[in-house]
Amino acid sequence: MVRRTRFNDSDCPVARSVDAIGDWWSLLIVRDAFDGSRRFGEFQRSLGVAKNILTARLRVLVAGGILDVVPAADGSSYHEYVLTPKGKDLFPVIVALRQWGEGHFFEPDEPHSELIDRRRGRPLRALEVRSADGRRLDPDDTVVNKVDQPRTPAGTRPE
Amino acid sequence: MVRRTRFNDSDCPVARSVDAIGDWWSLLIVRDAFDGSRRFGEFQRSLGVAKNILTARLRVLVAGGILDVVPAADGSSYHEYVLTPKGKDLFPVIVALRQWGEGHFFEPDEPHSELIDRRRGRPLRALEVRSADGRRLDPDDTVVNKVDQPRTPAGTRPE
DNA sequence: CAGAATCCTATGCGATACTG
DNA sequence: CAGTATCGCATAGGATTCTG
Repeated sequence: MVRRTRFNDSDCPVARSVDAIGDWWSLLIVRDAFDGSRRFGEFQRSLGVAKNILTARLRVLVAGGILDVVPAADGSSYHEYVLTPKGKDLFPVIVALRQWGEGHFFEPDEPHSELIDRRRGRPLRALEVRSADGRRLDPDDTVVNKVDQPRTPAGTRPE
Repeated sequence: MVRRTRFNDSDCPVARSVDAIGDWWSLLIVRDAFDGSRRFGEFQRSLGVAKNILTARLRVLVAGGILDVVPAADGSSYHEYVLTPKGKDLFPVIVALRQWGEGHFFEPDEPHSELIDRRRGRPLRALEVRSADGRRLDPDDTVVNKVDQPRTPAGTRPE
């Protein structure tokens, strides 16, 4: 009955995001879109995914407002797929995944595709989680307010 | 032959990250770990996932060095699952997904679980992608160097 | 409570062939 | 080249039962 594992109804934004993206293919399609891919064939060759899967994923991404379909720039009768503003807002997600991967799955000298600052040609700064007033935050410096407990009653959990 | 869709051999850090995480359940387990869950039952109730799936995912996360198994703090004979440093490095990924979800899948007044700065009790600052020298970067301000083209030959692609 | 062990079904996804 | 249409298998993952 459930089309796939669905998290949509959760009150957690992470769950809804995950649900909206759909699957890993979709995320890699978005990555490719950030990397400049626009055409069906570009995605297909880059990902090596079956064409029917790609078709389905593109459709879902478009329906989800992450990609937009525009007429091909070369005048052909085909489409191009471009990121919507909502899609572009996934930039930090992709960058975060990229940096995590760079840090943990490549040898120091192992070559890998690299996201660079176009202007200076240099790699990006590592993402930093910060408080509203600008302090760097580690995971332990944060807490999650569940929705059923709108605020911590005063004094955190009786640890 | 392929156990699941695998992206492991890619030279793209995003693909390797995605592959290492495994699936959405795993990511939500990590989210819960950041939120303070440690016990099997906590994850299970929070996620509503089948126990065999949870068992399998926990195992993979431990094998992948994202979670660690430690003896239960309450002296029982069970385990607790805690984030390794590598797991904690996923913090920006979770935060990025959270913020994307907050921005696009909730009405302005719709309640949702919220990650807050423990010290001030306030929501976090939005993640910002920055260059090495600190400039804010939009997607269009960046380029990806594929590994087969170690550097852009001088003058970007003939656009 | 924390798992392990089975069983079963829906479906993700790859492969291939067809169309315009 | 950019899809659409079919087929088929592997498996993710849900439900249930059993154990220390």
